[in-house]
Order: sequence, then C-alpha cells, then structure tokens
Amino acid sequence: MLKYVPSISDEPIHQQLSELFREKISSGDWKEGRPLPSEAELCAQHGVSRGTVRQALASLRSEGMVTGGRGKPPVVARPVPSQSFATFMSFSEWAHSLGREPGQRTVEIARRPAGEDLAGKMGLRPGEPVIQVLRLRSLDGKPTMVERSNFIAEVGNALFGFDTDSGSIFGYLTSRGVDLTRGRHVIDAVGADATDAELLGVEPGAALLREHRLTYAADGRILECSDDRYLPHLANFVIENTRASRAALVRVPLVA
Amino acid sequence: MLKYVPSISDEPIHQQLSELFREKISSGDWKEGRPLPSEAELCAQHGVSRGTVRQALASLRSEGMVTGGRGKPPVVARPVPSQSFATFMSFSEWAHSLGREPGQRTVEIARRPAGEDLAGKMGLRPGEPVIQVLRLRSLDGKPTMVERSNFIAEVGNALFGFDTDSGSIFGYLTSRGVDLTRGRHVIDAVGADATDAELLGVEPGAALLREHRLTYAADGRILECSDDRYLPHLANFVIENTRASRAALVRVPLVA
DNA sequence: GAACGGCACTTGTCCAAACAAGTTCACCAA
DNA sequence: TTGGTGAACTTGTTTGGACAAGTGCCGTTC
Repeated sequence: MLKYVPSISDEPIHQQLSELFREKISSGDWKEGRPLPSEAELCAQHGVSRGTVRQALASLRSEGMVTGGRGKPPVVARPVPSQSFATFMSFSEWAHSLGREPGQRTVEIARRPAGEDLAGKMGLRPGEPVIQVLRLRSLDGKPTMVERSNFIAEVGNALFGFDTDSGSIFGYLTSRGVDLTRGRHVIDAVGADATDAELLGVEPGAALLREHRLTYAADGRILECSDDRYLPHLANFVIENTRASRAALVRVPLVA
Repeated sequence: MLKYVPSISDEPIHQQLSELFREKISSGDWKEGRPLPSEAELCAQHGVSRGTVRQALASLRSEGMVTGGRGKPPVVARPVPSQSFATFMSFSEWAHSLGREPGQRTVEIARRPAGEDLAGKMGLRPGEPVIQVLRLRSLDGKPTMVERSNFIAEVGNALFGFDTDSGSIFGYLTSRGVDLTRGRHVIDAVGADATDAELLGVEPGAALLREHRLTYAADGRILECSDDRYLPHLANFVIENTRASRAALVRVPLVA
C-alpha cells in the first residue's frame, strides 16, 4: 500500500515498479524459489496495464533475478548479485549499502604532471597536470584498501576545496554536477609495495587484489584513473553466469 | 536481404531480429558511434510492428551494445565486452575464441574423500568421495594458470575414461550430456604455494589472481568446485559499468 | 551574423486487445 | 485407483494506437 499515491516521483512507472519489485525480493518479502504474483494480479494491484508490468519484470529478468516460462509463474531465482553504478563506483556508497561504516585517511593529495604511463592511460599529453589522491580506506575501522586516484585537472581542482578525509569523493563530485557515467574495471592481483604494506599492515610482496578503474564522462572523456588495492581476505568480487545470459565480465589475456 | 524469407526458424521474431542486429554490429555493418536506422525504418525493412523492433533493441540495450535517448537516434556503443557461458566457463573455449592455442598438462587426477572444508562448499557430507584434477594450463605453450577442480563422484567418474591431457573437460562433460547451467565465480588474490610456484615458475608467495568457481546443474546441485590461479601479468578480468545498467559483478566484504 | 521560435521527426511510455503455447487441476471414465 | 480429457489460467508474442518529451533543422527576426 505504500507508494500507491499517484507517485510524487516523475520516474516512469515501469521503472518505479521494477525498483519496488527489487526491494520486495531483497527484503525477503518475495522469497527465493517462490513464485511471485501473476501478471494479472500485479496489474490490478498497481492499476497499470500488463505491458507496463512486463516491462518492469523484463528489467529483473535481464539481471537474472527472475526466471519463468510460458505457463509457469515467474519465480524468484536468487537474490542476485548486482550493484548499481553508485554502489560499485564508490567505496562509501558500497559500505553504506552493507550497513558498514566506511572510513578514510588521506595520506597525500597533490598536483603533478602526468608521467608517460599515466598520460597514455588517460589520453593526456605527458606533462599535463593531474591531481593525485592517496587514501587508506577502512570498513568499520579496519584498514581494507589503498586507493590511488588520478583526476584530470578540471575535475581534480575542485577537490582542493573538499576535505578528502570527510567522505566520498564520488559523492562530492556528483553533487557538484560532474557527470560520471561509465566505468571500466580491470581486476588483477599485485604484490604489496612498501606503501601498501605499511598502510595495510602486511608484509611487502603480500598478494593484494587490485581494481584498476577508468571513469568516463558522458562525452567519452576520461575523468579519473584509479588503482585500488584490497586485502584479499577482506573483500573480493563475485559474478554469476548462466547458460541463458551473457556475462558482462570478461577474462582477457595480456600479451600477444 | 538475407533471412527475409518468412523465417524457417520457429524462434520468436524479436529474438531473430536481435541476433541479426548483433551480427550487423559485430560484422561492422553498423559501425561504432554511428546511429543505426530509426525504429520506423527497421519496422518497414522487416515488416514487423514497432513493439517487436523495440523488444529486439531492448535486448541489445541491456547488454550495453546500443545507447540512445528520447529524440536521439540509437547509436552503436562500443563492442561491449561480454562473453558467452561456454567461453567464460572453459579455458579451452576461451583460448580458441581468441585465436590462441590452449594447452594442459595433468599433474594429478585422484578420487578422495572430501575434506570438511570442501564438503561444506559443495554441499556434501564430509567423507563423500570427490574427483580431484590438478592441471597446468597454458596459452600458446606459455604456462598461465594452475587449475584445481573437484567434481562430485557422479560427474567425475566419467573423467577416468577421458584423457585430461587432451583438452577441455567442460567440452567433454557437455558432450556427455552433463547439464552445466550456472556458474558462480569469486575473484580474489592469493600468494603462490609451493605447487603453484613450481608449476608457474614463480617465487613462492608471489601474487596470483584466483578465480574460485562453483558450477551448478539446472536443478541447483553443485557439480564442480574449482580453484584457478592465473599469473596476473598474463590474464585478468574486465568489466564495464554504466549509470544506466546495473553490473552483474559485485564487490563483497568477507567478515562480519 | 546571431538569437529565437516553430515544425518535423524520433524515441520513450502506456494502454488495449488478440492469439499461441504451456501448466495446473478438477472431473470423469475405465 | 488410475488414467486421460478438457477447461481455466498463466505467460509469451505481436499488433496497433495514442500521447509525451526530446532533438535537429529551417526560416524568421533582431
């Protein structure tokens, strides 16, 4: 009965519905393996046509949260691992979505000319200035990840007016109207260097899980390039894969 | 003009269309960044209604191959990284899809009672037998990955009649009618143990990229549990992420 | 030349209807 | 009791129509 008022939100109905359904599943209101209400019932409950309900369900289906076939009622597949853009891009958002407390200690923030390597990755000319931020991130006070971010000057300059110890850079930039729209994440493993080792409290050379990220604006420009190194016993990445749906994740080889 | 005959296939039209569109993109007929024909044109070309065309496009959209907005014509996004089930589940399939030559050397194949740890992961009673296979996998002759697979007895027994040095276990099992339908992959980092170090030719403790996999049958039973360790400079994992589409990949915390 | 307004076109959203194809279940007959 | 038949219901597919909202372009006006 909640959110049955003609919806203050101006989002399209099918989107509101799919969010509602997602909640019902993750809250356990609709249990895994159990069939969910028939399309006709959902139509009646929300006062919309069948097309709209199907549009909402299609969204869940494409994520694998719901399966079903002709004649058979749709059933909740599994509480699917899937994360929104913000949750996946921002350590703080991620922590909050888990009910954990994110923490950060800024080790360094600096403006430097980009080295050849970095410039190549970010599509800059060598020597163009970038803003580098080095932070130690924690979950519930426990050191978890070393974050090395490089921002292009236009974006990074705004950071000097921001207390990087206070929270999410992603959130701050978004609130300032920076339009981060796409991320490309490369996941591999790396041995801890001296800095990593000291910050995370491990031996130099210890295996760390690295997420190398490029963040793009809507127009395709690269805004950020980061190198996050996780303690592998504190966080890792999970993906599910079925014969029916292609996985967005890809395993790539590195040398020709 | 190909496949314009009323379609011998009994697949639904929207599915045929989305396959056709996928081909047009991967063949370069529709080029990256270029707008594709308007919905009205596509309707006329294929003699179907707009709803059907939109249904076909929605499929590409959900994979990120196509973007677009109100008023704007839909444009071909980047050739999206996405892999079929077989390519992601099988090292051999993966290598072939890249035009590389997969190799394997079987170090050990054995039947053992499952330890408490493994039994828990696979949903077996401790002591139930599992078939363990330890192989060194290579790309174009270069050692790349150490593969430790554990199969439940029912599936694994078939392997004693298979030359595990000859190629893909996944392919062999599929051809025997074993219905692998779902995989759950956990990605983290781990230091090389003595075996890894010797096989891959690195120092013990060197950082390796680990893919821990559970493979499920259609009925939900766990058929296989594997631990694959890659040289991080030879292979890694990539995922893309946009504000519009949720990522199937998830970053998970490990301790409460 | 630059700014503005309006028109044609395109996609997004929503509805209504009809049929096909599969599932479930009650009922009846052997 | 068992087996089969069929009706009722469910989801999948496809069509058609209508309106809203955004883009791009052309021509007018300043």
